[in-house]
Amino acid sequence: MAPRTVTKSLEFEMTDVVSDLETLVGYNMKRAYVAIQKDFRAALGEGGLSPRTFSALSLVVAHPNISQSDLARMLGIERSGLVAIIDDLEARKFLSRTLVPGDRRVQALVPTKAGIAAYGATLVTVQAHEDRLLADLSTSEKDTLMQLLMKIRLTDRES
Amino acid sequence: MAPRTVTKSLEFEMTDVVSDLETLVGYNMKRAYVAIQKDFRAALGEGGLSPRTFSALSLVVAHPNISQSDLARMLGIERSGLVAIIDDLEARKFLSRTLVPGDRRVQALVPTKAGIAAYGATLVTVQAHEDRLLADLSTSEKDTLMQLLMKIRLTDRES
DNA sequence: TATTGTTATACTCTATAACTATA
DNA sequence: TATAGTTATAGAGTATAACAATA
Repeated sequence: MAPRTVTKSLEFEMTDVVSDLETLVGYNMKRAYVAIQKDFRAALGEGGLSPRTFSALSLVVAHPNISQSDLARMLGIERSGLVAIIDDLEARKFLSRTLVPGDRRVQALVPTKAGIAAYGATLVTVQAHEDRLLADLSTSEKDTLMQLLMKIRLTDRES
Repeated sequence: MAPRTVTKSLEFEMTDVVSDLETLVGYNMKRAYVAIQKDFRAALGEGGLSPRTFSALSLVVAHPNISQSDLARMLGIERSGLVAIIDDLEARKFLSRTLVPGDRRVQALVPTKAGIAAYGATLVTVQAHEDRLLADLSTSEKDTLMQLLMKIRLTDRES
């Protein structure tokens, strides 16, 4: 058995540079994703919006009257999975399901004033969380990261 | 309601540049992570190792005789969550739980010859999947991405 | 026939708490 | 008291399949 170190920083060195995993984008992406997600939840606190619920609210505010089917497509999830998210936002009175004249299958998602206000405030909190978490990255590093993540994300379309 | 486009590429433009979400690292990280994970599973196929099982095997091969507690620490998950992963790898005969003389609480994880061979072959497949998925990124872009992901990942330590 | 929203259901990943056997 | 491995359990997040209402 390898001896375990005592201090945080030494333990860090021991447990981190450790195998081929370190050279794989997927593994590092997962660890970084988990770190951001965890910090997001901590920043928004108990009772705050989850990342996916925040994302849905963002799109409803940007696209009032969007349908659930279109929203699910934008988020890259199934229609069925969106129901609980919209239930949550409706329970918070951040949006309402509204009947659309002309097609009675659709229920347009309309953000409330409270929803728009809550979204604005939450966005500020989220941006602060990202600024804090990414403080070690320069502005140009952040730009590069975004650009590369988008490039990878787009490959998912070609399936 | 916004009119829906017909072709894939037009739909793409419509559903993608859409809100503040595009400016958030967390959202883009999630989408990129999902894309990589999906491609990883497709590359390894039905019955192939899952990303987390592959990660565990990688560390066991790199650190023969590691304990489950130390492995869980390295992977950033709980001991209890590792049990099913090790059960899976043991069922595949890729490793064995071995009693350690001197401390009968510990069961050292020892990779089998088959496990080492399977790991080597799988690593090649995984690297091919990443090369394919990241073909649009230059070598220096890939290096930058890895470096930035590691920087973000490290912030998770300070909790 | 196709689409929208919905429900039922299941699977993966993860965490917390409690247990046992050791130390 | 503390640690290693384990079990039970629950909670996210996601997907598939089927359904009713509507087009």
